[in-house]
Amino acid sequence: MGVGGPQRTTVDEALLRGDASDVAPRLLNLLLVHGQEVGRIVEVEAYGGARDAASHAYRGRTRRNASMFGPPGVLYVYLSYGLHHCANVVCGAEGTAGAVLVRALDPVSGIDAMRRRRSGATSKERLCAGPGRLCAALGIGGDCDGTDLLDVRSAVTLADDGTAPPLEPLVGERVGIGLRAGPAARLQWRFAVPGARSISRPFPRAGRDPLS
DNA sequence: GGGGGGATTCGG
DNA sequence: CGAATCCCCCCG
Repeated sequence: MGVGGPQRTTVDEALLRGDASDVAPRLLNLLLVHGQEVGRIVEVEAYGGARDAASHAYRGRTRRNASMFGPPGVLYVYLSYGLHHCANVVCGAEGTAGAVLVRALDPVSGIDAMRRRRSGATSKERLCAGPGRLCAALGIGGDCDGTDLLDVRSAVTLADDGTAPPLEPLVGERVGIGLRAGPAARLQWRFAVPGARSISRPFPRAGRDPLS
C-alpha cells in the first residue's frame, strides 16, 4: 500500500446534531482544513444557548453570533478582544444556538505557511495551541464566518482521516470564563486528546478532590 | 450616548 | 501584568 496516509473523508452532519457538550468530544481528532494548511483538533470547548451564561448566545441572537443559530456544520468566527479571531463548529438543530470552540490543533501539513502567518511563533507545538493562534496560523478570519464546513467546495472544511476520538478525553472547566457567568463557569465542557502536543493550557491534575 | 467587560495573545 | 482594540450589553 502507499505511504500517502489514510484517506480523508467529509464529516457527516449527523455527528453534529446533538447538544454542544455531547458533540464537542466527538470532534477530537478530526481535521480542520484551510487550503494546504491542515491541523488535527486536539482541544475543544462546548458553548450552548440561552441556558449557558458563558455563551455568546446567552442573551439571544445578535449580529455577531448569528451563525451560532445556523444549521450544524456552519463555521462561527468571531473577533476576540478586538484582535484575535476564534473558530467554532456550529452544532444542534438550526434555530437553536450551540457551537464547539476549537482551542488547539496539532499541525498536520502546511506548516511553513502557518509559520509565515504567525511570525512570532517558533515551535511547532505552539503554532496552533490556542483559539486565536490557530485561526492566525490557518488564515481563518471574519470573512470565513458562516462557511459550510461540510461542503467540500468551501475554503474551510472539516475532514476525517479515520482517527477515532479518544475514549477517555481530558475533561475540565472552560478557559477564561469569568465569575459573572455563575455556575456555568464550572461546567466541565472543555475536552482534549490525552497526550496531544498542542494544548492551549494545562488541565488541572485529576484524581484528587479539593479540600472542601 | 457612554462605559465596562470579554471564549486572547505577546512582550516586559 | 498590561496593552492592543472591537463588539455587544446594560444603564440612563
